[in-house]
Amino acid sequence: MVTIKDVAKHAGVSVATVSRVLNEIGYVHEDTRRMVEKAIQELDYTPNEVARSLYKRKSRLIGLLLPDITNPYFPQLARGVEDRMQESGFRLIFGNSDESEQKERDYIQTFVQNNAVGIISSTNFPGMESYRRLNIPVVFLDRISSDRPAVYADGREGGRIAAQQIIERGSRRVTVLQGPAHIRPAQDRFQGAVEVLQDTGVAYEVIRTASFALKEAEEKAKELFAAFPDTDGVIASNDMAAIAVLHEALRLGKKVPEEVQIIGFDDIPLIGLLSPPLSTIRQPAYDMGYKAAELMIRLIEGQTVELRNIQMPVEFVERGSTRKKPENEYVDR
Amino acid sequence: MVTIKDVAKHAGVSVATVSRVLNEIGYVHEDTRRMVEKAIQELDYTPNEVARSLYKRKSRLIGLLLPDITNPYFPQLARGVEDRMQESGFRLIFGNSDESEQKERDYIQTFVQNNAVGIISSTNFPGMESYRRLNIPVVFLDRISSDRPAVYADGREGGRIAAQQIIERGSRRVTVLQGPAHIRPAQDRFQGAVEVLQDTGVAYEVIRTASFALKEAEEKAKELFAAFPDTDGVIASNDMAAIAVLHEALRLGKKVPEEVQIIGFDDIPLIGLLSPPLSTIRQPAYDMGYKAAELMIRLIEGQTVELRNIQMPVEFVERGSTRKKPENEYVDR
DNA sequence: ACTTTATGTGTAACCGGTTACTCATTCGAG
DNA sequence: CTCGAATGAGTAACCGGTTACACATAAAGT
Repeated sequence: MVTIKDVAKHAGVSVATVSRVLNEIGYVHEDTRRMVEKAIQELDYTPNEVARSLYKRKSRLIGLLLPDITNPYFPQLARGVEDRMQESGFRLIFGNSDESEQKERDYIQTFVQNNAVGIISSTNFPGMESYRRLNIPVVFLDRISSDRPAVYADGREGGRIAAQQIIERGSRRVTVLQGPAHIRPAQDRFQGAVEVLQDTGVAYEVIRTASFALKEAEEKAKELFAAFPDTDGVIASNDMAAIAVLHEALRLGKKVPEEVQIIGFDDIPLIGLLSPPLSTIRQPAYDMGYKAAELMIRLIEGQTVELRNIQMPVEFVERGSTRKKPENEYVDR
Repeated sequence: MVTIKDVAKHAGVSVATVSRVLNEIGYVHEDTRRMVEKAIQELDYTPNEVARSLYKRKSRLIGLLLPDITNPYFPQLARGVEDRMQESGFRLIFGNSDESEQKERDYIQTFVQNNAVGIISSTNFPGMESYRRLNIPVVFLDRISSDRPAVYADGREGGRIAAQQIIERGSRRVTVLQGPAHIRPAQDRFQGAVEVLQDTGVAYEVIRTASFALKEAEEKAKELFAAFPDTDGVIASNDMAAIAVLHEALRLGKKVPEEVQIIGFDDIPLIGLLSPPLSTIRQPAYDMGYKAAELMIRLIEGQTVELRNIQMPVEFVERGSTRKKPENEYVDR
C-alpha cells in the first residue's frame, strides 16, 4: 500500500507538505506542488480514508437504513439518496432493518463505530433511545418525528384524495386498510381517508395491519372480504397491500373495478402493468430520497436549515382498478 | 465520545488490558475482566472501528456494487448478500454503477480507501484494470470472469430451456433478444437459445441490445415487431425486456400468448401479476447473493475454496405468456 | 535600515485502537 | 528448594493521515 510517507519521500518533501497539497490548505510553493502531484501520479497514491477519518473523527460515510430493499417501494428511495450523496462524494453504508428494533440498534451502532457523519433512516422506531443519543444528524425518510428532521409525503392529503376519488367513482361501502400504528405517514393516510369518509357520510370499515410485509397483507386481504363481503371499495395502506387485495378479490370472482374499486399508495414500479393496472396515490419516492440526502448534506455542513420537515406532494394516478369518473358534476363553467 | 482510555481509567487498568478483554486474547485475570466489563457497561463504550481498522489495515466493510438497485432484479441479490454478511458481522458499502466504467472505478477506489476487505460486484467490466490490481478478494455476482471467483446462474441451460419450451408450445418464427455483448451470462442465455433453435431447425431472428435499461428495451421491442412482424415467439434477454415486448405486442393488438409467446428471464417480483402473467426462466437471485457472500467470507478468512465458480440452477416458470403444452407426445408408456 | 507580515516547509503530537515487548508474580516439576 | 513455564498486566510503538507550532526566508511598510 502506498502511503503519504512514500509520496513524501519520492517527492523529497515532508508528509505535512504532501498533506497540504492534498487538501489545498496553507502555503505550498507552486514548484513544490508540482513535484508532489507528480509523485502522487507516479505512485498512484490515494489517501487512506480510514486514517483521515480517525484524526478528524468523521468519515465520508452516511448510514442508510431501510426496512427491506426487497419491497419495491424502497429501491427508489435508496437510489435518490445515493445519487445525491454521490454528487457530494459521500458513500453509503446500507442496511435492512426488517422492522426489527434490534437490527436497527445494531446498524446505528456500526454507523457510529465507523464515524458515519449522518444517518438517513426509514425507521419504525423514531422515538428510540438509540436515535436520541446520537450526536450526528439524523434525517427520517418516509417517516415523521418531532425531534428530528424528516422528509415524507403528505399522507393526510393522500388519504383524502383516495377517499374522494373512490367516492366520486361510486363506492359506497368502503373498507380502509390501516397501516402500522407506529408509523405516522401510514396513520396520516388513514386519517385523511376516514376524515373524508365521515364528512361525506359514506359507510366504511377498517382493517388493521401491523407491518408492510406482503405476507401479512395477504392474510388481511382474506380477512377483509371475509368480514366485509359487501365491500365495494378498498383504500389500501400501500401498493403491496393493494396487490394482495386485488388478488384476493379476483380469487373470489369479484370484478375489479366493476364490483370493487381498489386504490393503492406509493405507485411502485410495474404496478401499472398489472391487470387491471392499479390506481394509486403516487409518492415521489426518488425525489424524497434525493431531498433527504440534500437535507442531510446541509445538516452535515452545519448550514442553518430553515425547513427541517419537508413534505412532498402526492397525486392520484388513475388506472384500471377504479372506475371512470361520471362527468356530470360541473356541467358548465 | 467514550474511548478505550476512559474505560481503562474507569476500571483502573491500562488500555492494553481493556483491549485484551475486548478481543478475548492473552491472559486477563478473571477479577480484572469483570472490572473492565463493568466499566464498559457503565460508560456504554463501543470500540471505534476506524481506529481498529487503521491498525489492522482491514475493516469489517464489504463493497457491494450493482448496476442499478432500481432494476427489480437487483434488490433480491442485494438482500441475499446483506443477510449473509450480517450473520458474520460484515457491513456493506453500497453503490450503483449505472453500467458506467467511471462510476465503477470511483467506487472501487473508495472501497479500497475505506479498507474494505472484499468486493462483490455485478460489474459490466470484469476485465477492468481496477479489479486486476486489487489485493482483496473480489466475487463477481451474476457475472463471469476467468480471473475471479463468481456466482451466476446457468444461462446456457436457461436459454436452452426457453427455446425448447417456446418450440414445444408451438412457436415457429422466434425472435431472440441478445443482451449486452460484454456480459457473459447474457450471451450464454442467447447461445443456449440459438443452439436449440438451430438444432431443431426452427426459424429465428436476432435483435441486439446493449444494456439492461428499460428504455432501451422499449425501443428494441418496437424495432422487433417492425423488422419481424410475423414473429410468433420472443425469447427476451430478461424480464424487463420481456415486459417491454409484451407491452409493444399488446399495443399492436397482438394476442399473447395466442399469436405471440413471450418468455422472460430472471423471474422478478410482480412479474407473475402482469396480464398475462409472464412465463420466465427463474434465477434464484436471493440465493445467488447469499452464496456470493458466503464465498466472499470464506475467501476473507483465507479458507481454501474448492469451488471458485458457483453456477446456480435455473428453471422454467410456466405462466400466461406461453401456451399450454400439447400433451400428446407420450401417450402410453 | 528595521520591523512587520506573508510565504514556505519541517517536526512532532494526535486520533483510538492493537500488540510486541518487558517485567513481576505464581505455579508446578524435579 | 530451585528454576523454567504459565499467568497477569503495563509501556510504548505503530497504523496513515492532519495540523499546531516552530523556524526560515522573502516581501512590504515606515
